[in-house]
Amino acid sequence: MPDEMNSLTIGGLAKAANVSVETIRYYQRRGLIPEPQRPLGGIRRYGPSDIGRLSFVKTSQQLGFNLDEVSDLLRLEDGTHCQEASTLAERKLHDVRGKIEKLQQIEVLLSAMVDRCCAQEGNISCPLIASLHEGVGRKFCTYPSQSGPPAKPQ
Amino acid sequence: MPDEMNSLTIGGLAKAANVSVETIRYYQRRGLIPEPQRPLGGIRRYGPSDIGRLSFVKTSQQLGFNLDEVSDLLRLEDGTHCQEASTLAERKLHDVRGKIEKLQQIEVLLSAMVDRCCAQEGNISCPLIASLHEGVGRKFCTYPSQSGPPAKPQ
DNA sequence: CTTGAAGCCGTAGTCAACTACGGAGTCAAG
DNA sequence: CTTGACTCCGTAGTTGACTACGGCTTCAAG
Repeated sequence: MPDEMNSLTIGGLAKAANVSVETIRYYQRRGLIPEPQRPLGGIRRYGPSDIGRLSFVKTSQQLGFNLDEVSDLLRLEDGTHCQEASTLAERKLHDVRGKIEKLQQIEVLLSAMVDRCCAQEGNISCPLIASLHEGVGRKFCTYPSQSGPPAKPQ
Repeated sequence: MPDEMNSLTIGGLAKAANVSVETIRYYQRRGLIPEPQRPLGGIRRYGPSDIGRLSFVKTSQQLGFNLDEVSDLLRLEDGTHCQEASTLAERKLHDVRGKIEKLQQIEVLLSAMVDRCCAQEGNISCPLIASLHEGVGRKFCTYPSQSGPPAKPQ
């Protein structure tokens, strides 16, 4: 399996990975995917591993990691420091579990609201709106269980 | 309950609702909260209902609605549009459940990697790195099980 | 009556993650 | 050898949700 492996131009890679050419270039600039050296001032060629890398990035993103965090995940790939790698992974795991927890609380609230809304069809005042008004904010404020005051978001 | 009801300046309202003054002004510009007419070219006064409105906005945001969607919700506030409100909430609920699912899948992967990493401490080659190299990217690709083409996000 | 904090206002800047643009260079087909 | 699609590159624009700035006015305390 010689050169056939790296047969894609950037456009082909873009199609294969279902992203835009500009996105690929942007990721290269950010160091998220490697820039293959181009032969004789010519055009770069990409292979299946690049598709894999791109979809790794995209999937990680869909899972709520920002590109800096994806960088971290990808830096695990250098393989030199097992200790650091697992530390990073553990931190991510912690983040992920925190996100799941929050989302599950949101899920409970949302589904309760939807249920109540559907329960009384012909009614005039909507209980979903009511809960957005009254309770939910307070309940949410109790989330940051580790820190002190809610510390206005971003 | 006459004027005492509307006794807050914008700064007081900001503190009461735990947002910044600039955020309130921004919301006013976007029509998310009403601008009280100011007496004699003077200073605007706000009341408890404004605090309520602000926390409505903030809560909705935390539930994953963007400001346009919050606008929608606010327009449904009169309570007569229970149907539409719950449709909106249901869509969000669906989103949230999707996110939870994906995060749980990555949680499994990450924790598996961390476990294997810790299992063999003194080793030279890191199994966590190994799994990142080999399988994960491909596994990740199988995630979008419900929809068709991943349809590049935003 | 002065002073200084707070309000008012419009405009501009920030941040993340792209997306678009324009002017080059390259390459395979005809 | 031309043509037209594609690539390369840097820079600038976009979107969402703010945040900051600067110059002005208002108002309550001293």
